[in-house]
Amino acid sequence: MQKPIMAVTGDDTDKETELAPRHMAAATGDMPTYQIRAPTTALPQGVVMAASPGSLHSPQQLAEEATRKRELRLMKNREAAKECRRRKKEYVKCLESRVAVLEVQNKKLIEELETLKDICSPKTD
DNA sequence: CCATAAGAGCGTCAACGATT
DNA sequence: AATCGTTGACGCTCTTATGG
Repeated sequence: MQKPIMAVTGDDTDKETELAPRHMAAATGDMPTYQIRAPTTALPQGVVMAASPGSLHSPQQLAEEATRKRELRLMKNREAAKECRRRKKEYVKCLESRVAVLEVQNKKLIEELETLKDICSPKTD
């Protein structure tokens, strides 16, 4: 199959949401899913719904219907893949910022511990 | 410059779980 | 059982960084 040549369109849109991967959750055990329902699944412009299957008869019509179904499915999957990748990037970003916060927190706790040790340790001279 | 390695994004396929 | 949405994997193109 010939792959279409496509233009790269750096169209990253940033939205802040809390998310975790659905399948990855199995690996990590305790993370919530990052799956979020898209509010609508509106079809892009130019997509026309087919006539009801009952009205198709000839092999020609059946072939056209099959082609149309395949193209529709490819188009939907294309959009789904984009959305999936967007969510995954968002999820990774969330994790990274959480790591940053926890590292700061950890550092503070270590410092506090050292301070308390100094206070509590018996003086030797 | 030019070659090329690395990284990012994309489209497609396949597999899976959920829904009808 | 059929259909649908989601996502990992793969192969591809394009961009960017880097060494000669």
